[in-house]
Amino acid sequence: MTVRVRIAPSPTGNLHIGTARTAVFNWLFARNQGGTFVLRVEDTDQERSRPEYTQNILEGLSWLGLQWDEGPVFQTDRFDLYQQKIQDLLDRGLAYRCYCTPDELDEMRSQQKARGEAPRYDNRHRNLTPEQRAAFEAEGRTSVIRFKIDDDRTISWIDLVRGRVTWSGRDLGGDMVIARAASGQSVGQPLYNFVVVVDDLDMAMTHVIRGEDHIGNTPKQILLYEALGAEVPEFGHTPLILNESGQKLSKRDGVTSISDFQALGYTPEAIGNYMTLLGWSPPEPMTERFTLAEAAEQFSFDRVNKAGAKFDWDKLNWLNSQVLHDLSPGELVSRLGPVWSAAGYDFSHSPEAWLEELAALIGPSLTLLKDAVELSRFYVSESIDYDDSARAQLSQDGAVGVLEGFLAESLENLDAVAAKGLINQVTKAQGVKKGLVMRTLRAALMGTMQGPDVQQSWLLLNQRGWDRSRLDQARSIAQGE
RNA sequence: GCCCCCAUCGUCUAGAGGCCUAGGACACCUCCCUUUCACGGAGGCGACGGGGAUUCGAAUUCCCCUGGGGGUACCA
Repeated sequence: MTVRVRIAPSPTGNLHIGTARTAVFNWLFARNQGGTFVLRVEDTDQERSRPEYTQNILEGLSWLGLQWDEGPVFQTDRFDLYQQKIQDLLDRGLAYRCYCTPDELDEMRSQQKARGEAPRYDNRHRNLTPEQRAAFEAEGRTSVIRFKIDDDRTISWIDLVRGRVTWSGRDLGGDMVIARAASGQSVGQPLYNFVVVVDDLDMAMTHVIRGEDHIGNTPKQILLYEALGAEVPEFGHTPLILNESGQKLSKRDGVTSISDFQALGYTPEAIGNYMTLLGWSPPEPMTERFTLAEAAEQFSFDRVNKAGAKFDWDKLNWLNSQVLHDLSPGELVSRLGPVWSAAGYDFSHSPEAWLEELAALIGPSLTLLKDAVELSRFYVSESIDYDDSARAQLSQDGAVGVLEGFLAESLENLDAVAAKGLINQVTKAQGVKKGLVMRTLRAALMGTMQGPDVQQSWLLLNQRGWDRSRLDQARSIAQGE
Protein backbone atom coordinates (compact mmCIF):
# COMPACT_ATOMS: atom_id res chain seq x y z
CA MET A 1 0.00 0.00 0.00
CA THR A 2 1.27 3.42 -0.90
CA VAL A 3 1.87 5.68 2.03
CA ARG A 4 -0.31 8.76 2.18
CA VAL A 5 0.30 11.36 4.86
CA ARG A 6 -0.75 14.94 5.35
CA ILE A 7 -0.05 18.17 7.11
CA ALA A 8 -3.25 19.79 8.29
CA PRO A 9 -2.57 23.32 9.52
CA SER A 10 -5.27 25.58 10.81
CA PRO A 11 -5.07 29.11 9.36
CA THR A 12 -5.56 30.82 12.70
CA GLY A 13 -2.03 32.17 12.76
CA ASN A 14 1.20 32.22 10.80
CA LEU A 15 2.98 28.93 10.12
CA HIS A 16 4.13 27.90 13.57
CA ILE A 17 7.41 26.10 14.06
CA GLY A 18 5.60 23.21 15.72
CA THR A 19 3.32 22.80 12.73
CA ALA A 20 6.29 23.10 10.41
CA ARG A 21 8.13 20.41 12.33
CA THR A 22 5.12 18.11 12.03
CA ALA A 23 5.15 18.88 8.32
CA VAL A 24 8.83 17.95 8.21
CA PHE A 25 8.24 14.55 9.78
CA ASN A 26 5.35 13.83 7.45
CA TRP A 27 7.34 14.97 4.46
CA LEU A 28 10.40 12.94 5.45
CA PHE A 29 8.30 9.84 5.93
CA ALA A 30 6.45 10.33 2.63
CA ARG A 31 9.68 10.83 0.73
CA ASN A 32 11.34 7.91 2.44
CA GLN A 33 8.44 5.65 1.55
CA GLY A 34 7.85 7.00 -1.90
CA GLY A 35 4.48 8.13 -0.62
CA THR A 36 2.23 11.11 -1.10
CA PHE A 37 2.30 14.21 1.05
CA VAL A 38 -0.99 16.08 1.15
CA LEU A 39 -1.74 19.59 2.35
CA ARG A 40 -5.13 20.18 3.92
CA VAL A 41 -6.19 23.50 5.39
CA GLU A 42 -8.35 23.04 8.47
CA ASP A 43 -10.43 26.16 8.35
CA THR A 44 -13.65 24.94 9.93
CA ASP A 45 -13.36 27.59 12.63
CA GLN A 46 -14.57 30.42 10.46
CA GLU A 47 -14.31 32.88 13.30
CA ARG A 48 -10.59 32.54 13.68
CA SER A 49 -9.46 31.49 10.21
CA ARG A 50 -8.00 34.17 7.97
CA PRO A 51 -6.89 34.04 4.32
CA GLU A 52 -3.63 35.85 5.05
CA TYR A 53 -2.66 33.08 7.44
CA THR A 54 -3.34 30.49 4.77
CA GLN A 55 -1.08 32.47 2.48
CA ASN A 56 1.63 32.64 5.14
CA ILE A 57 1.42 28.89 5.76
CA LEU A 58 1.68 27.97 2.09
CA GLU A 59 4.60 30.32 1.58
CA GLY A 60 6.36 29.03 4.67
CA LEU A 61 6.07 25.39 3.64
CA SER A 62 7.33 26.24 0.18
CA TRP A 63 10.21 28.26 1.56
CA LEU A 64 11.26 25.29 3.67
CA GLY A 65 11.16 23.10 0.60
CA LEU A 66 8.31 20.94 1.89
CA GLN A 67 6.60 20.52 -1.42
CA TRP A 68 3.18 18.92 -1.15
CA ASP A 69 1.93 16.49 -3.76
CA GLU A 70 -1.79 17.15 -3.38
CA GLY A 71 -3.82 20.10 -2.22
CA PRO A 72 -4.26 22.46 -0.67
CA VAL A 73 -7.65 21.05 0.18
CA PHE A 74 -9.88 23.39 2.17
CA GLN A 75 -12.33 21.99 4.66
CA THR A 76 -14.75 24.84 4.14
CA ASP A 77 -15.26 23.45 0.62
CA ARG A 78 -16.33 20.14 2.03
CA PHE A 79 -19.20 20.93 4.38
CA ASP A 80 -21.62 18.92 2.26
CA LEU A 81 -19.62 15.78 2.88
CA TYR A 82 -19.44 16.37 6.65
CA GLN A 83 -23.12 17.16 6.74
CA GLN A 84 -23.92 13.93 4.97
CA LYS A 85 -21.74 11.86 7.30
CA ILE A 86 -23.31 13.44 10.35
CA GLN A 87 -26.77 12.70 9.05
CA ASP A 88 -25.66 9.14 8.48
CA LEU A 89 -24.52 8.80 12.09
CA LEU A 90 -27.78 10.36 13.26
CA ASP A 91 -29.84 7.98 11.15
CA ARG A 92 -28.00 4.99 12.49
CA GLY A 93 -28.51 6.08 16.06
CA LEU A 94 -24.78 6.54 16.70
CA ALA A 95 -25.22 10.25 17.24
CA TYR A 96 -27.98 12.37 18.67
CA ARG A 97 -29.09 15.90 19.39
CA CYS A 98 -28.20 17.42 22.72
CA TYR A 99 -30.12 20.51 23.80
CA CYS A 100 -28.01 21.50 26.78
CA THR A 101 -27.12 25.16 27.00
CA PRO A 102 -23.54 26.28 27.67
CA ASP A 103 -24.69 27.48 31.07
CA GLU A 104 -26.12 24.10 31.97
CA LEU A 105 -22.89 22.40 30.92
CA ASP A 106 -20.81 24.84 32.93
CA GLU A 107 -23.00 24.23 35.93
CA MET A 108 -22.71 20.48 35.54
CA ARG A 109 -18.93 20.61 35.22
CA SER A 110 -18.40 22.85 38.20
CA GLN A 111 -20.49 20.51 40.34
CA GLN A 112 -18.42 17.57 39.16
CA LYS A 113 -15.25 19.44 39.99
CA ALA A 114 -16.58 20.34 43.40
CA ARG A 115 -17.12 16.65 44.04
CA GLY A 116 -13.57 15.92 42.93
CA GLU A 117 -14.70 14.18 39.78
CA ALA A 118 -13.35 14.56 36.29
CA PRO A 119 -15.44 17.05 34.34
CA ARG A 120 -17.39 15.28 31.64
CA TYR A 121 -20.69 15.38 29.82
CA ASP A 122 -23.07 13.07 31.64
CA ASN A 123 -24.87 11.96 28.47
CA ARG A 124 -28.11 13.35 29.88
CA HIS A 125 -29.71 13.86 26.47
CA ARG A 126 -28.62 10.57 24.99
CA ASN A 127 -32.05 8.99 25.23
CA LEU A 128 -34.51 11.81 24.91
CA THR A 129 -38.05 10.92 23.87
CA PRO A 130 -39.58 12.64 20.85
CA GLU A 131 -41.79 14.56 23.27
CA GLN A 132 -38.82 15.84 25.25
CA ARG A 133 -37.07 16.93 22.08
CA ALA A 134 -40.18 18.70 20.88
CA ALA A 135 -40.42 20.47 24.21
CA PHE A 136 -36.83 21.73 24.05
CA GLU A 137 -37.36 22.92 20.53
CA ALA A 138 -40.58 24.64 21.49
CA GLU A 139 -38.49 26.50 24.08
CA GLY A 140 -36.42 27.73 21.16
CA ARG A 141 -33.36 25.76 22.18
CA THR A 142 -30.68 24.94 19.64
CA SER A 143 -28.94 21.59 19.60
CA VAL A 144 -25.45 20.25 19.04
CA ILE A 145 -24.84 16.79 17.61
CA ARG A 146 -23.14 14.37 19.96
CA PHE A 147 -21.45 11.13 19.03
CA LYS A 148 -22.03 8.30 21.49
CA ILE A 149 -19.01 7.07 23.38
CA ASP A 150 -19.28 3.81 25.28
CA ASP A 151 -17.81 4.19 28.77
CA ASP A 152 -16.92 0.53 28.88
CA ARG A 153 -14.89 0.52 25.70
CA THR A 154 -11.14 0.20 25.79
CA ILE A 155 -9.36 1.84 22.89
CA SER A 156 -5.82 0.94 22.02
CA TRP A 157 -3.39 1.44 19.18
CA ILE A 158 0.25 0.85 18.38
CA ASP A 159 1.77 4.27 18.11
CA LEU A 160 4.61 4.64 15.61
CA VAL A 161 6.77 6.42 18.15
CA ARG A 162 5.35 5.35 21.51
CA GLY A 163 4.31 1.77 21.06
CA ARG A 164 1.02 0.63 22.54
CA VAL A 165 -1.17 3.36 23.96
CA THR A 166 -4.40 2.45 25.73
CA TRP A 167 -7.37 4.56 26.67
CA SER A 168 -10.56 3.89 28.53
CA GLY A 169 -13.82 5.11 27.01
CA ARG A 170 -14.88 6.60 30.32
CA ASP A 171 -11.91 8.98 30.24
CA LEU A 172 -13.02 10.53 26.99
CA GLY A 173 -15.35 13.04 28.60
CA GLY A 174 -18.70 11.57 27.67
CA ASP A 175 -20.48 11.73 24.34
CA MET A 176 -18.56 14.12 22.16
CA VAL A 177 -19.86 17.09 20.24
CA ILE A 178 -19.23 16.70 16.52
CA ALA A 179 -21.30 19.63 15.25
CA ARG A 180 -21.97 23.03 16.72
CA ALA A 181 -25.37 24.19 17.79
CA ALA A 182 -28.01 24.89 15.18
CA SER A 183 -31.75 25.33 15.41
CA GLY A 184 -34.45 22.87 14.46
CA GLN A 185 -33.37 19.95 12.34
CA SER A 186 -30.39 21.67 10.77
CA VAL A 187 -26.81 20.61 11.49
CA GLY A 188 -24.31 23.19 12.69
CA GLN A 189 -20.67 23.61 11.77
CA PRO A 190 -18.83 20.32 12.12
CA LEU A 191 -15.99 20.18 14.65
CA TYR A 192 -12.35 19.26 14.42
CA ASN A 193 -12.31 15.69 15.71
CA PHE A 194 -15.06 14.75 13.31
CA VAL A 195 -13.90 16.47 10.14
CA VAL A 196 -10.37 15.18 10.62
CA VAL A 197 -11.65 11.63 10.53
CA VAL A 198 -13.98 12.19 7.60
CA ASP A 199 -11.19 13.84 5.65
CA ASP A 200 -8.42 11.45 6.53
CA LEU A 201 -10.75 8.70 5.48
CA ASP A 202 -11.93 10.39 2.31
CA MET A 203 -8.38 11.32 1.38
CA ALA A 204 -7.22 7.78 2.13
CA MET A 205 -4.55 8.66 4.64
CA THR A 206 -2.55 5.64 5.69
CA HIS A 207 -0.63 7.32 8.53
CA VAL A 208 -1.51 10.19 10.80
CA ILE A 209 1.66 11.84 12.07
CA ARG A 210 1.06 14.74 14.43
CA GLY A 211 2.25 16.36 17.64
CA GLU A 212 1.89 14.67 21.00
CA ASP A 213 -0.64 17.29 22.03
CA HIS A 214 -3.10 15.39 19.82
CA ILE A 215 -2.64 12.07 21.53
CA GLY A 216 -5.88 12.42 23.49
CA ASN A 217 -7.83 13.02 20.30
CA THR A 218 -6.74 9.71 18.85
CA PRO A 219 -9.02 7.39 20.86
CA LYS A 220 -12.02 9.56 19.99
CA GLN A 221 -11.06 9.48 16.36
CA ILE A 222 -10.56 5.73 16.36
CA LEU A 223 -14.14 5.37 17.60
CA LEU A 224 -15.29 7.59 14.77
CA TYR A 225 -13.39 5.52 12.19
CA GLU A 226 -15.15 2.46 13.50
CA ALA A 227 -18.54 4.15 13.39
CA LEU A 228 -17.91 5.19 9.81
CA GLY A 229 -17.05 1.61 9.00
CA ALA A 230 -13.49 2.35 8.09
CA GLU A 231 -10.10 0.84 8.66
CA VAL A 232 -8.09 2.81 11.21
CA PRO A 233 -4.86 4.37 9.93
CA GLU A 234 -1.58 4.16 11.78
CA PHE A 235 -0.84 6.92 14.25
CA GLY A 236 2.42 8.48 15.29
CA HIS A 237 2.67 11.18 17.93
CA THR A 238 5.86 13.16 17.79
CA PRO A 239 7.42 14.91 20.79
CA LEU A 240 6.70 18.58 21.27
CA ILE A 241 9.06 21.49 20.84
CA LEU A 242 9.48 23.08 24.26
CA ASN A 243 10.36 26.58 25.36
CA GLU A 244 13.14 27.46 27.77
CA SER A 245 11.06 26.51 30.78
CA GLY A 246 10.13 23.16 29.31
CA GLN A 247 6.59 23.85 28.22
CA LYS A 248 4.99 23.54 24.82
CA LEU A 249 6.27 26.33 22.62
CA SER A 250 3.46 28.78 21.93
CA LYS A 251 2.99 32.13 20.24
CA ARG A 252 3.56 33.78 23.57
CA ASP A 253 7.15 32.61 23.50
CA GLY A 254 8.04 35.29 20.99
CA VAL A 255 9.62 34.16 17.76
CA THR A 256 7.75 31.01 16.77
CA SER A 257 6.57 31.43 13.22
CA ILE A 258 8.56 30.41 10.20
CA SER A 259 8.21 33.85 8.65
CA ASP A 260 9.74 35.33 11.81
CA PHE A 261 12.80 33.11 11.43
CA GLN A 262 13.03 34.04 7.79
CA ALA A 263 12.90 37.73 8.65
CA LEU A 264 15.64 37.26 11.23
CA GLY A 265 18.01 35.98 8.58
CA TYR A 266 17.83 32.23 9.02
CA THR A 267 18.11 29.99 5.98
CA PRO A 268 15.51 27.34 5.15
CA GLU A 269 18.33 24.78 5.15
CA ALA A 270 19.25 25.53 8.77
CA ILE A 271 15.66 25.67 9.97
CA GLY A 272 14.84 22.38 8.24
CA ASN A 273 17.95 20.74 9.60
CA TYR A 274 17.30 21.99 13.10
CA MET A 275 13.62 21.05 13.22
CA THR A 276 14.52 17.54 12.11
CA LEU A 277 17.17 17.26 14.79
CA LEU A 278 14.65 18.29 17.43
CA GLY A 279 13.26 14.82 17.95
CA TRP A 280 15.00 12.71 15.35
CA SER A 281 18.60 11.59 15.24
CA PRO A 282 20.37 10.40 12.12
CA PRO A 283 21.78 6.86 12.05
CA GLU A 284 25.48 6.45 12.66
CA PRO A 285 27.73 7.45 9.82
CA MET A 286 25.51 10.43 9.14
CA THR A 287 26.40 13.70 10.86
CA GLU A 288 24.11 16.25 12.41
CA ARG A 289 24.30 18.50 9.42
CA PHE A 290 22.14 17.38 6.54
CA THR A 291 19.63 18.46 3.96
CA LEU A 292 16.01 17.37 4.23
CA ALA A 293 16.54 15.17 1.17
CA GLU A 294 19.44 13.43 2.91
CA ALA A 295 17.39 12.97 6.06
CA ALA A 296 14.52 11.55 4.02
CA GLU A 297 16.75 8.76 2.75
CA GLN A 298 17.46 7.64 6.30
CA PHE A 299 14.26 8.59 8.05
CA SER A 300 12.39 6.13 10.24
CA PHE A 301 10.19 6.40 13.30
CA ASP A 302 12.51 4.12 15.28
CA ARG A 303 14.80 7.07 15.65
CA VAL A 304 12.16 9.58 16.68
CA ASN A 305 12.56 10.48 20.32
CA LYS A 306 9.70 10.25 22.78
CA ALA A 307 10.54 13.14 25.08
CA GLY A 308 9.96 16.77 24.23
CA ALA A 309 12.92 18.87 23.11
CA LYS A 310 13.76 22.35 24.26
CA PHE A 311 14.33 24.86 21.52
CA ASP A 312 17.95 26.00 21.55
CA TRP A 313 18.91 29.20 19.76
CA ASP A 314 22.63 28.49 20.07
CA LYS A 315 22.37 25.28 18.13
CA LEU A 316 20.16 26.84 15.47
CA ASN A 317 22.57 29.74 15.12
CA TRP A 318 25.46 27.37 14.71
CA LEU A 319 23.64 25.41 12.03
CA ASN A 320 22.76 28.61 10.23
CA SER A 321 26.35 29.81 10.31
CA GLN A 322 27.49 26.48 8.91
CA VAL A 323 25.01 26.71 6.05
CA LEU A 324 26.16 30.23 5.29
CA HIS A 325 29.85 29.35 5.49
CA ASP A 326 29.35 26.56 2.97
CA LEU A 327 27.60 28.69 0.38
CA SER A 328 29.63 29.55 -2.71
CA PRO A 329 30.44 33.27 -3.06
CA GLY A 330 28.03 33.53 -5.99
CA GLU A 331 25.21 31.89 -4.07
CA LEU A 332 25.93 34.03 -1.05
CA VAL A 333 25.74 37.17 -3.16
CA SER A 334 22.30 36.22 -4.42
CA ARG A 335 21.04 35.52 -0.89
CA LEU A 336 22.54 38.72 0.40
CA GLY A 337 20.93 40.82 -2.32
CA PRO A 338 17.60 41.29 -0.52
CA VAL A 339 19.37 41.88 2.79
CA TRP A 340 21.53 44.62 1.31
CA SER A 341 18.57 46.20 -0.43
CA ALA A 342 16.55 46.20 2.75
CA ALA A 343 19.42 47.99 4.48
CA GLY A 344 19.44 50.61 1.75
CA TYR A 345 22.79 49.53 0.33
CA ASP A 346 23.10 50.12 -3.39
CA PHE A 347 25.44 47.61 -4.95
CA SER A 348 23.70 47.76 -8.31
CA HIS A 349 26.76 49.20 -10.04
CA SER A 350 29.18 46.77 -8.45
CA PRO A 351 30.72 44.12 -10.68
CA GLU A 352 29.69 40.57 -9.85
CA ALA A 353 33.31 39.58 -9.30
CA TRP A 354 33.75 42.36 -6.76
CA LEU A 355 30.55 41.34 -4.97
CA GLU A 356 31.75 37.77 -4.80
CA GLU A 357 35.04 38.91 -3.29
CA LEU A 358 33.06 40.83 -0.72
CA ALA A 359 30.88 37.80 -0.01
CA ALA A 360 33.95 35.59 0.36
CA LEU A 361 35.45 38.10 2.78
CA ILE A 362 32.48 38.49 5.10
CA GLY A 363 30.98 35.02 4.63
CA PRO A 364 32.90 33.28 7.42
CA SER A 365 31.76 35.94 9.88
CA LEU A 366 28.07 35.46 9.23
CA THR A 367 25.73 33.73 11.61
CA LEU A 368 22.56 35.31 10.24
CA LEU A 369 22.12 36.72 6.77
CA LYS A 370 21.40 40.11 8.27
CA ASP A 371 24.81 40.16 9.92
CA ALA A 372 25.96 41.16 6.46
CA VAL A 373 24.43 44.59 6.99
CA GLU A 374 26.96 45.55 9.63
CA LEU A 375 29.84 43.76 7.95
CA SER A 376 29.20 45.31 4.52
CA ARG A 377 28.82 48.89 5.58
CA PHE A 378 32.51 49.63 4.97
CA TYR A 379 32.15 48.96 1.28
CA VAL A 380 28.96 50.81 0.41
CA SER A 381 30.18 54.32 -0.28
CA GLU A 382 33.35 56.29 -0.63
CA SER A 383 33.43 58.11 2.67
CA ILE A 384 32.87 56.67 6.10
CA ASP A 385 32.46 57.82 9.67
CA TYR A 386 35.27 57.40 12.16
CA ASP A 387 34.38 56.18 15.61
CA ASP A 388 36.22 56.89 18.85
CA SER A 389 38.42 53.83 18.63
CA ALA A 390 39.57 54.82 15.14
CA ARG A 391 40.11 58.43 16.14
CA ALA A 392 42.17 57.32 19.11
CA GLN A 393 44.31 55.20 16.83
CA LEU A 394 44.75 58.03 14.33
CA SER A 395 45.94 60.33 17.10
CA GLN A 396 48.76 57.98 18.00
CA ASP A 397 52.27 59.25 17.47
CA GLY A 398 53.44 58.30 14.03
CA ALA A 399 49.97 57.79 12.56
CA VAL A 400 50.18 60.88 10.38
CA GLY A 401 53.50 59.78 9.00
CA VAL A 402 52.13 56.35 8.17
CA LEU A 403 49.17 57.81 6.33
CA GLU A 404 51.37 60.20 4.40
CA GLY A 405 53.62 57.32 3.54
CA PHE A 406 50.74 55.53 1.87
CA LEU A 407 49.38 58.67 0.24
CA ALA A 408 52.75 59.28 -1.38
CA GLU A 409 52.33 56.09 -3.37
CA SER A 410 50.32 55.65 -6.56
CA LEU A 411 47.91 52.99 -5.18
CA GLU A 412 46.92 52.00 -8.71
CA ASN A 413 45.53 48.49 -9.21
CA LEU A 414 46.80 46.98 -6.02
CA ASP A 415 46.95 43.25 -5.60
CA ALA A 416 47.70 41.26 -2.46
CA VAL A 417 51.43 41.20 -3.10
CA ALA A 418 51.64 44.90 -3.84
CA ALA A 419 49.62 45.81 -0.79
CA LYS A 420 51.83 43.71 1.44
CA GLY A 421 54.88 45.31 -0.16
CA LEU A 422 53.56 48.79 0.48
CA ILE A 423 52.88 48.00 4.13
CA ASN A 424 56.42 46.77 4.60
CA GLN A 425 57.82 49.72 2.73
CA VAL A 426 55.94 52.28 4.82
CA THR A 427 56.83 50.47 8.03
CA LYS A 428 60.49 50.67 7.17
CA ALA A 429 60.46 54.21 5.84
CA GLN A 430 58.65 55.56 8.87
CA GLY A 431 60.75 53.57 11.29
CA VAL A 432 57.72 52.46 13.23
CA LYS A 433 56.39 49.12 14.42
CA LYS A 434 54.34 47.16 11.95
CA GLY A 435 51.50 46.97 14.43
CA LEU A 436 51.14 50.73 14.28
CA VAL A 437 50.98 50.60 10.51
CA MET A 438 48.36 47.84 10.49
CA ARG A 439 46.20 49.47 13.09
CA THR A 440 46.46 52.87 11.48
CA LEU A 441 45.57 51.42 8.13
CA ARG A 442 42.55 49.73 9.69
CA ALA A 443 41.47 52.94 11.39
CA ALA A 444 41.87 54.92 8.17
CA LEU A 445 40.19 52.49 5.83
CA MET A 446 37.45 51.08 8.06
CA GLY A 447 36.73 53.90 10.49
CA THR A 448 36.73 51.46 13.38
CA MET A 449 39.17 49.05 14.98
CA GLN A 450 37.17 45.86 14.59
CA GLY A 451 35.88 44.17 11.47
CA PRO A 452 36.85 42.22 8.36
CA ASP A 453 40.44 41.62 7.33
CA VAL A 454 42.08 44.96 6.57
CA GLN A 455 44.29 43.89 3.71
CA GLN A 456 41.49 42.27 1.79
CA SER A 457 39.24 45.17 2.55
CA TRP A 458 41.88 47.47 1.17
CA LEU A 459 41.93 45.56 -2.12
CA LEU A 460 38.16 45.73 -2.35
CA LEU A 461 38.18 49.48 -1.71
CA ASN A 462 41.09 49.94 -4.08
CA GLN A 463 39.06 48.41 -6.87
CA ARG A 464 36.42 51.06 -6.29
CA GLY A 465 39.08 53.75 -6.06
CA TRP A 466 37.99 54.67 -2.54
CA ASP A 467 41.12 53.94 -0.57
CA ARG A 468 42.94 57.17 -1.33
CA SER A 469 40.11 59.43 -0.21
CA ARG A 470 39.72 57.50 3.02
CA LEU A 471 43.43 57.71 3.75
CA ASP A 472 43.19 61.39 3.04
CA GLN A 473 40.15 61.82 5.26
CA ALA A 474 41.96 59.95 8.03
CA ARG A 475 45.01 62.15 7.68
CA SER A 476 42.85 65.23 8.26
CA ILE A 477 41.53 63.68 11.42
CA ALA A 478 45.00 62.60 12.50
CA GLN A 479 46.22 66.14 12.03
CA GLY A 480 43.40 67.39 14.17
CA GLU A 481 41.71 69.40 11.43
C1' G B 1 -8.79 16.56 40.40
C1' C B 2 -8.82 12.77 36.49
C1' C B 3 -6.51 10.52 32.08
C1' C B 4 -2.28 9.89 28.94
C1' C B 5 2.84 10.45 27.84
C1' C B 6 7.89 11.16 29.19
C1' A B 7 12.78 10.92 32.19
C1' U B 8 21.28 10.18 29.85
C1' C B 9 26.10 16.22 30.30
C1' G B 10 23.38 23.41 30.90
C1' U B 11 20.84 22.09 25.77
C1' C B 12 19.93 18.45 21.54
C1' U B 13 21.12 13.46 21.60
C1' A B 14 23.91 8.13 20.86
C1' G B 15 23.02 3.96 23.69
C1' A B 16 17.95 -1.60 22.25
C1' G B 17 22.24 -6.58 29.16
C1' G B 18 28.58 -7.12 28.86
C1' C B 19 31.77 -3.09 23.32
C1' C B 20 30.19 2.38 28.70
C1' U B 21 36.24 4.26 33.44
C1' A B 22 28.64 6.38 28.93
C1' G B 23 30.05 8.49 22.63
C1' G B 24 28.82 12.95 19.49
C1' A B 25 26.98 18.03 18.58
C1' C B 26 25.84 23.11 20.54
C1' A B 27 27.19 26.30 24.52
C1' C B 28 31.29 27.31 27.91
C1' C B 29 36.85 27.31 29.14
C1' U B 30 42.15 26.82 27.41
C1' C B 31 45.67 26.76 23.59
C1' C B 32 47.06 27.22 18.26
C1' C B 33 46.24 30.05 13.68
C1' U B 34 45.71 35.48 12.96
C1' U B 35 49.39 42.07 14.35
C1' U B 36 41.45 43.37 14.87
C1' C B 37 36.93 40.43 15.29
C1' A B 38 35.33 36.11 13.36
C1' C B 39 36.32 31.45 10.71
C1' G B 40 39.28 27.12 11.23
C1' G B 41 42.30 23.47 14.23
C1' A B 42 43.68 20.93 19.03
C1' G B 43 42.38 20.01 23.99
C1' G B 44 39.19 20.57 28.49
C1' C B 45 34.77 20.90 31.73
C1' G B 46 30.28 18.20 31.96
C1' A B 47 25.02 13.37 32.57
C1' C B 48 22.53 7.77 33.29
C1' G B 49 16.45 11.61 39.06
C1' G B 50 15.72 8.05 43.65
C1' G B 51 14.58 3.14 45.59
C1' G B 52 13.66 -1.87 44.93
C1' A B 53 13.54 -6.41 41.61
C1' U B 54 15.52 -9.76 37.64
C1' U B 55 20.63 -11.21 36.15
C1' C B 56 27.16 -13.65 36.86
C1' G B 57 26.48 -8.60 34.90
C1' A B 58 21.65 -2.91 33.95
C1' A B 59 22.00 3.60 31.34
C1' U B 60 19.70 -0.52 28.84
C1' U B 61 14.23 -5.25 31.49
C1' C B 62 10.17 -4.99 35.48
C1' C B 63 7.80 -2.42 39.81
C1' C B 64 7.28 1.81 43.06
C1' C B 65 8.42 6.86 44.13
C1' U B 66 9.76 11.58 42.52
C1' G B 67 9.89 15.06 38.78
C1' G B 68 8.35 17.15 34.08
C1' G B 69 4.96 17.61 30.10
C1' G B 70 0.35 17.06 27.37
C1' G B 71 -4.84 16.69 27.51
C1' U B 72 -9.35 17.26 29.90
C1' A B 73 -14.22 22.88 24.79
C1' C B 74 -20.21 23.94 20.79
C1' C B 75 -10.62 25.66 19.33
C1' A B 76 -7.64 23.17 16.08
